[in-house]
Amino acid sequence: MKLPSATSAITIELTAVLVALTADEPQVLTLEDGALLPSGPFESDHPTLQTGLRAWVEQQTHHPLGYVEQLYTFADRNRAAEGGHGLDQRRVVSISYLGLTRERLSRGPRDPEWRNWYRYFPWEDWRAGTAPLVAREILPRLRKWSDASGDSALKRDRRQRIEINFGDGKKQWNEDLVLQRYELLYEAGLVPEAATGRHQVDAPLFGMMMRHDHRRILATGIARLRTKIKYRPVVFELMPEAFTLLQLQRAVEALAGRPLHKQNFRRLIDQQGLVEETGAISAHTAGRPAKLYRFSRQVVLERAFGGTKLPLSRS
Amino acid sequence: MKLPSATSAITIELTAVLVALTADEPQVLTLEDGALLPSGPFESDHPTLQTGLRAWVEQQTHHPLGYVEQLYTFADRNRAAEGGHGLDQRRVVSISYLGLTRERLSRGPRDPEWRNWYRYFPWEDWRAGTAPLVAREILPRLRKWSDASGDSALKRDRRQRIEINFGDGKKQWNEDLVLQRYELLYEAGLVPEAATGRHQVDAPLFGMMMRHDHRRILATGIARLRTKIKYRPVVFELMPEAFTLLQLQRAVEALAGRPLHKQNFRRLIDQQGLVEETGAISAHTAGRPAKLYRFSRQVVLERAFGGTKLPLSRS
DNA sequence: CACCTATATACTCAACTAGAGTATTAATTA
DNA sequence: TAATTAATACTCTAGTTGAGTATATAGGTG
Repeated sequence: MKLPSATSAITIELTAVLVALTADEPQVLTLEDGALLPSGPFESDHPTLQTGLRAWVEQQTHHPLGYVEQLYTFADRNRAAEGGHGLDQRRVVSISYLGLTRERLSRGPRDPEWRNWYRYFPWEDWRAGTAPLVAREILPRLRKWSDASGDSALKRDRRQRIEINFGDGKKQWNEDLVLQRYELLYEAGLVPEAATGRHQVDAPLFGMMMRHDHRRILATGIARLRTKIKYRPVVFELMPEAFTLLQLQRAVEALAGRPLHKQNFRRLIDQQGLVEETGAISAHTAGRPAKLYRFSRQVVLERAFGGTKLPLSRS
Repeated sequence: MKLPSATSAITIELTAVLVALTADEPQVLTLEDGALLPSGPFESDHPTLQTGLRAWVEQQTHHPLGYVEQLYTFADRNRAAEGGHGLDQRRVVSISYLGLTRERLSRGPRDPEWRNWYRYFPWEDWRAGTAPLVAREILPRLRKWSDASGDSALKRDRRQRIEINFGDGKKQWNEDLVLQRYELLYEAGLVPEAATGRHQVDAPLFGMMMRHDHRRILATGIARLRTKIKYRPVVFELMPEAFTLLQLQRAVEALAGRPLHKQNFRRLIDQQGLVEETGAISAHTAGRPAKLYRFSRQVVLERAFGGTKLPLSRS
């Protein structure tokens, strides 16, 4: 180990939000009992940041990386520094990435472990209708928080943010605001920024915590993916080679956290010509067997518009 | 000057795409005769990257920074390194930002200088209808380039990219694809990655060049801004305190590079309740005087949906 | 076998949106 | 006064979106 030079050295850290789908559930790859996202230093012998990230996620998790997209870069003093090295002058610049893959780690329950992302953000899952957590637990506390602010301008501002983010009143729920909702809950004191020890990772009511700011990075990744599926056909990065249209719908629903209208979803899919029949038919457990489809690559390598909008459903 | 230690040191460089509007034209702040964007190192005594950027843009350009948004981070070997220090092992991580401001530098023509961004990307201005440069100069060359590729799969792929990005055939023009178009022109050899000397900055036909990868960063900034105005009311960051609706329309047109339908633009604006009358009326040069409006801040501090979509017009 | 269940698939419908166009009004300037 | 420039008020039509109804096709169960 070498000591950093007298002038404060800068370290680059790469963090990955690695997403896969298993049994219609969105999974994210974690380390150390779900407390960390895979991350590590950028070695300067790599030609680009992405190759650095790939090399290293694969080495650490034995997991091939498919689609990769950059999320955000920050170097805030008070965010990364939490480990307790009070006098350490090293400056950390943290660059985060979103990665999609169809692979699944076939290991024991130990370290690199896939976790359902709704365990970290239980209020984000509206597939079964209004998440009861929001109405019963979150909204009352947020209202108390906004009412407790003395300044009346501040109070109105808080009320407005609550309404926009959590759909107070009869407003819509916007599934894209994952990060804003997390930040609002943090400001309101319902959710801590980071788990400080190994033992504080579980927080049943408002979701699992993570160390450092990894939970915030995860929120950023989910938000990015949810906006992306609306204009780029990225879902296919997460699907197996052949799939039924219902499977595809369940996949989009899992990511968006909302139920979709089945018939309209199908209309949309074939309007856009994103898929083609394989000829085969699904061997199913129950009900009428469905045709199998595959992603028709030549049509959509870099489709400009349209992607996969969301045919929402009220229910 | 200190030599870097034996282990290769990493430098963080911050680059800003600073945008303003003057006389209905989009302007970007440049240095050294338009060859560079303002940029400089991140000093590790700054608490965050943004404060680093602000401090330093203001010190270098005497210009206050308003709205700021991060663009992209990269550390590619072959991109930043162009200066010729062949053996220099310093690794540069470059973080770019988009900044909006209504201020205008009141100086002589010397160094920090606002330039119309369409001087760098002349093919991006479609306000007066189809840009003749595209039909007459660019498309023929791109077609020659795609036809010259031997492989037929490659040929089809190139044709498809040309069609999507530049609207070959009768397809639509998508104003958001600024970066993809620039990259396509670069691949086709119509545009160089960087100006290598002071004298190669001018390239009348396909726009002015910049040194390093600053022109690519500028493209990224324009693209981001063009997508952003569709769902967030960021135009107002660029407007004076009071303005007429036509001025507002011209501003959006300048950014998007397309003509808008006047009546529909107005319909959209007041549907969304983004502005309110000031009571005053414009002192005009010609024609019927228009009411003056201001951005109604309390309504839209963090509006979730809707922003300002673009009521396009064919003509 | 009749019947039930679960899914696939085909259509229809109404409300809303987006792009376009026409007509009218209100000021300034030649 | 006429010409000009721009603001403002409506209407129209095609397409999109969320929703609902109806029918088809499989496996399983009494």
